[in-house]
Amino acid sequence: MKATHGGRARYHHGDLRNALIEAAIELAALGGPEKVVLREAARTVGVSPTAAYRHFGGHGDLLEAVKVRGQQALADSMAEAVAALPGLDDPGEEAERTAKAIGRGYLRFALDQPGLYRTAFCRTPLDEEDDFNGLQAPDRPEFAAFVLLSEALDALVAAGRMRPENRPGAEAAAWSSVHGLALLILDGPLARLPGEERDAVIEGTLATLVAGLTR
Amino acid sequence: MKATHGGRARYHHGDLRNALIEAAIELAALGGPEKVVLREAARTVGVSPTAAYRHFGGHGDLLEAVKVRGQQALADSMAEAVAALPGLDDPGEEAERTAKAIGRGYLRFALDQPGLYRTAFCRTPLDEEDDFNGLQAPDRPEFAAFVLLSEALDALVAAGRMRPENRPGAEAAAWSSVHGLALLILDGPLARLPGEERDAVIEGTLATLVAGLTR
DNA sequence: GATAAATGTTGACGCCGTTAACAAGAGTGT
DNA sequence: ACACTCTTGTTAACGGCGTCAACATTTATC
Repeated sequence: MKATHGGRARYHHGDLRNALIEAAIELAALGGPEKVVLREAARTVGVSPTAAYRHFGGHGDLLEAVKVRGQQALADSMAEAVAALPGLDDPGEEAERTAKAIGRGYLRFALDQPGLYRTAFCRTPLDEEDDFNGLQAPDRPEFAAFVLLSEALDALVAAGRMRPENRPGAEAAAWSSVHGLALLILDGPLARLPGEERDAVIEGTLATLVAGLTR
Repeated sequence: MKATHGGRARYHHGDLRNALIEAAIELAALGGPEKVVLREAARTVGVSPTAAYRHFGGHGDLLEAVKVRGQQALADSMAEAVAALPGLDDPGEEAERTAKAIGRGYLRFALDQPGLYRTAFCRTPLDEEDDFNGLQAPDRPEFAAFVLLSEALDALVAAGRMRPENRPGAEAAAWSSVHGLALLILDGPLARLPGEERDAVIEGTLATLVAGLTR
């Protein structure tokens, strides 16, 4: 007799798994991955801690679920930034602006939702498992971000702005730049930059990156 | 009567603070910041958990100390990579190679000592304090890395390889690239790259970065 | 409607960080 | 040499965490 729905209390929650994930997401959004505590999520939902074990292997699984959601939200932010872009006549110019827009969408999410962003890239027990059994993690849709980025880089090549021989590994270079910048701003030595300078640094980094890609 | 020194047991340890830090560093090296647990460090040293509170405000302080050591070790790795470089006649070429060497030294440390590297950039209670009182963290020698990088970039300008108007913010762009790459390889989507491809990605990213800086 | 499966609950365990109260050495002045 | 004090250890205890085992309740199935 804990959760209520339509005014009626009920023993079975009905959608406890998602409710716990929602609660955990809220925690992650507020304080990052280390604030995702199973008991607190259960408390929020109004359920006993052990109830979570009917839906998750344990704390690690719950965190993993939040992580995936964070990755999805990140990809959404990037897609949104691209979608908001006007079409251009010059395909080269359009490809470059698209690439930068992706970077901005990425950074916007990281800075707007630092807790979720950190969680999206946090180390998870699952990661280490994969290390041991040598598996790939191929079918994760969570890194849709990666696909978006790849397309943008392909467009750069197609538009003749990027030399095909520089194409391999370009995702890594691009992602590294924005990811590193985001973390340096969130947790690192760039943490206490005034907003104005911060924007300048972001634009500068994106400019350097695109210049390097289109070398 | 716990610690012994020269075969003689003694009540007072003599250098407990450092001993705890050493133990904590070992933990961090093995499993990253979340493995730094005060009680375990005390256990290793052979002392009661609460003894640590004579030397640290608490767990956060201990972690902070490990973090600083990690940052110093990182800077050392970079400096070492630079020192190992042969002098060249062409100052432009030398400046570029120095920049890349710094990047390689950075990445080498990150990949050789993932636990310490993560700890060097982990979020610490101290960070949030700073957020609140708006203080800068100016006099930290830990980011000697930053100084090294700045000098390398200045050299690029001095040698005429980098346009002065691109100099501001260049540290951010450079650091972001290598930092992001390190984390993507350690925890992110580049985690399970075969060693060979990994090296290629690293070289490619450094090439893109330098190309962007010397645009 | 009985029986099984799914989904909750309570209680307990060990580990963590942390605090309070106490004890043992080390240092110092007479 | 001795008493006093400060420093640096100790034990005992608290609450919070993740987790497991055992039990209870609701829902699904024949």
